Amino acid sequence: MSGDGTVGKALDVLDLVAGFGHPARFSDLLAHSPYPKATLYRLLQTLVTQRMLAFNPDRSTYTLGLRLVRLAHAAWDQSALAPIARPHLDVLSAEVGETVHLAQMDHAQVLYVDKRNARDPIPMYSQAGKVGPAYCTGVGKAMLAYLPEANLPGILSQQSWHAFTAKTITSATAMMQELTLIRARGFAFDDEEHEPGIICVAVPILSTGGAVLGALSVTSTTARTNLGKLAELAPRITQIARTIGQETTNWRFPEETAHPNRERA
Amino acid sequence: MSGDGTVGKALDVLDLVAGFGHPARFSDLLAHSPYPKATLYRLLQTLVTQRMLAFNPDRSTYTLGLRLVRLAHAAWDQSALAPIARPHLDVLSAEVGETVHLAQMDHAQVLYVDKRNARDPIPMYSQAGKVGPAYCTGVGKAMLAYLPEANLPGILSQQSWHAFTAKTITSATAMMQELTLIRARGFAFDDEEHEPGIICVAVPILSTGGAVLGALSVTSTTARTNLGKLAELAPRITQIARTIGQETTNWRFPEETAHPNRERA
DNA sequence: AAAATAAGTTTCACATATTGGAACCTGCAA
DNA sequence: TTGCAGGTTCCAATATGTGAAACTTATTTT
Repeated sequence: MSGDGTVGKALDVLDLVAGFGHPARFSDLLAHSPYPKATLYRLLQTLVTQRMLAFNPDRSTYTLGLRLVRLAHAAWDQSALAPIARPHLDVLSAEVGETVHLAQMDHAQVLYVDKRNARDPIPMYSQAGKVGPAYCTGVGKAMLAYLPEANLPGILSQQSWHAFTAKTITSATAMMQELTLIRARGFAFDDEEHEPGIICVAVPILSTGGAVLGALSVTSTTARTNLGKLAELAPRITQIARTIGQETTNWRFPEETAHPNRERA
Repeated sequence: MSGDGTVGKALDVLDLVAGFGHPARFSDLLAHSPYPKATLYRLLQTLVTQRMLAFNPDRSTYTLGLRLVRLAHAAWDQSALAPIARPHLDVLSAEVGETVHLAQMDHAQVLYVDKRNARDPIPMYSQAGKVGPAYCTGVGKAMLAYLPEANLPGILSQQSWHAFTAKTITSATAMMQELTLIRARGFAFDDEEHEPGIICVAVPILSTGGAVLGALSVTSTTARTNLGKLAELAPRITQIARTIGQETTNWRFPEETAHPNRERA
């Protein structure tokens, strides 16, 4: 598959372990891996000594390792968008009192990188970090609409176009029309296209150069509101998204000199 | 070094990029990497195609990739301790109104996996994920005290014993005494051993079998309180830690059958 | 504008790490 | 004892990775 040399294979194994929602045994992994027993065994060993995986000798199971958590912390922290956007998410969340999502494109999918929930703010790890489809979510469509046209065919061809609901857009051509509409309007809706009863408004977050950095959305239910009312929030959301976009663009590393790299033990 | 074949080198490079707090150029990385130009170049390319790193062609810089964020989500989510402990951290945080830390041992260091801050609860990624020394933090000492004796010499020999403050414990022998004291008392203090003015109480989180799962601490400042007052919190913290330990132990995977692995696109 | 320098990329003969079939250990059940 | 499944190790064949050096851009300097 994606196998780019040994590293690619090792990372595949990492994904495999991550895919199980629980500690996995060697034989579980073997059954779901394309690699022969000895090869998988060695890959696992390597990952364990690298502390990307942890091996529990009592139960002889593999789980994801703490080095991953450390790397991930760094990943989130130095992604330009998420840390900058956070205070703005707080503001928006407080103002609208509805679920707020921050997402980025990952491959051809949507990756939720942060989230706010009205009543009790849910710490991000729990809910963010998940991936979702691009073609039937508000944030996905908002980003697609502002992507360079050259990239679109490639990305659209990777969508699964599964009809989650009767309103799901299920073809690239229909999507192209929708995207034109979104560009004209400046924001995107999700009109129960992914889950029945769930609707949202989403706006893209653009760099000052116009590049898509991510998307911001406010989600609610048809029981509580409707698209018309959500649309009224769009100017405010757009304003916040523009601020985030500008701050992120400006946060362009003013040529550090010192090397703040971790010292080796 | 840690170099376990190609995978080890690739992960070293990943750490290197993570070590910079900002997007890094090829030459920056080259200057701080033990690998020759061509080798580093290829490793970077591999990591980029694997989406563990992202390359920005405009500025020709490398940053950590989104695949890492996804993996990290899974890592945190299926680590037995952190998700189970979260609601308890919320409770403790609300009760004591001080900073609360949840930590685990990583190698011979302390990894903070979750955190609560009194005023505005800070979502974990931002502040947690950091590593700290074991020998001069409350959580570190609490865990050391309950580790199997056989593991102790190895771990203690890896401590740097840097005297952050005048009160820092700076030798393995002194630490052994301190650990005996901690076991007798059932909880650990950090008496300004890491940062002046910062004090904390910490208790270990143990499985019902007695294995160290992590540690829980409440941190404050000498300006606001003192060790005596912090000690009064110990019974409550211990109680919560015991609950977390029990729940974590009980949450022992009841032999799943189906394979809930992510489908490949 | 030309020359000099630096930054990034590719090449290729060579060394090494990876491969995976098969043999080999366990522990456990019949 | 035998059988068997999960797990671990071997080792020759070979695919992969290596890195000095050559080569292309960019970016200065003269």
